[in-house]
Amino acid sequence: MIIATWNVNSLKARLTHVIDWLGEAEPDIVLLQELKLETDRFPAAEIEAAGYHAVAHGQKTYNGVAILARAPIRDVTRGLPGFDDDQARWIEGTVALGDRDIRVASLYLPNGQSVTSEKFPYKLRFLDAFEAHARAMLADATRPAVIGGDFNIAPEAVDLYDPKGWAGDVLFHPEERRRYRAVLHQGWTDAFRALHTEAGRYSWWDYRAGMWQKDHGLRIDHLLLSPEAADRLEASDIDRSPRGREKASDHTPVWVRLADSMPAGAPYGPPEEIAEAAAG
DNA sequence: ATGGCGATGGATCATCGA
Repeated sequence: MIIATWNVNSLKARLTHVIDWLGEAEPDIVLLQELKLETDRFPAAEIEAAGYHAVAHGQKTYNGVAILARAPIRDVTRGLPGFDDDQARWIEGTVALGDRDIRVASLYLPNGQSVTSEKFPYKLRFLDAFEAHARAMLADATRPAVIGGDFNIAPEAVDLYDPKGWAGDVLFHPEERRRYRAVLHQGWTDAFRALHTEAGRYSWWDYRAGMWQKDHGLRIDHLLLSPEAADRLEASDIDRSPRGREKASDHTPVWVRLADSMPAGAPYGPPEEIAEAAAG
C-alpha cells in the first residue's frame, strides 16, 4: 500500500492537481496539509468521485489537515491530543491495511516564522506535545502507525540547499532539530531517509527568487514509520512532477510503499525464538 | 539582496507562508 503526504497550499486552488495526482500515483492513503478552508467547505463529493473516503479538520484561511483513503477511516481524532490549540494542525484515524489496521496521522507543524517571533516558542511547545503524543502512539503495539506531514523542519544539512545560510534560522534551528531527533529516537523511522542517503532531495521550493528553477529547496515534509510499519518498508520517494505544473503548490508529494503483509520468514520475535527458527 | 511569489479575505492592500 502507498501512503503519501502533501501540503497543497489551498485545497480549493489545488483540487485539480490533487485529483490528477490521485489518478496517476494511485495512493491508498493521502495525508493533506494547508487546506485553507473550513471543514464544511471540504470538497467531499469530488474526492469521493475520485474513489476516496475523506476526513478533514479545517478552518478558514489558514492551516487545515485531512486524510484521504480508499478504505473507510475510523476512530478519527481532530487536534493534537494533550495540546490546546485553535489552529487545525492534526488529524488521525484508522484504516484497514492488508492483514491488519494501520493508524495514520496528518500533521501541519507550525512554521515558527522567525526565531524572535512569538510563533517560534509556539512551534517548540507544539513539538513538545507532539513528542509526547508520538510516544503514546508507539505504546499502542497492536497496529503499525504512520505520521506524515509538513514538519517545517529540515532534519540535517543534506536536506537544505544552503545549510550555512539557514543555520540558526527557523526550519533548521537546533531546538527544533533536537526535538525532531528525539521523536526518531523513540523508534520512528524517516521513511525517505531510510532508503536514500543522497543530499539535495527536497520537498519544498519557495515560490520566490526562482528557487524551483535553481533547485534550491528544503526537505521538510516527512513520513515517520512506527517499527511495525518500518518492517514493511518497501520503497519511498519524492514525486517532483506536481511542483513543475502551472499554479503548483510550493510543496510536492512524498510517498512510502509498505508491504500489505509481514514479509514471510522475517526473523520477528524474541531472540530465543529467532535462534530456534535459525536452528531449524 | 529581508526582496522575490502566491493564496486568502475582503479589498483595491495587508497578512501569512517557509
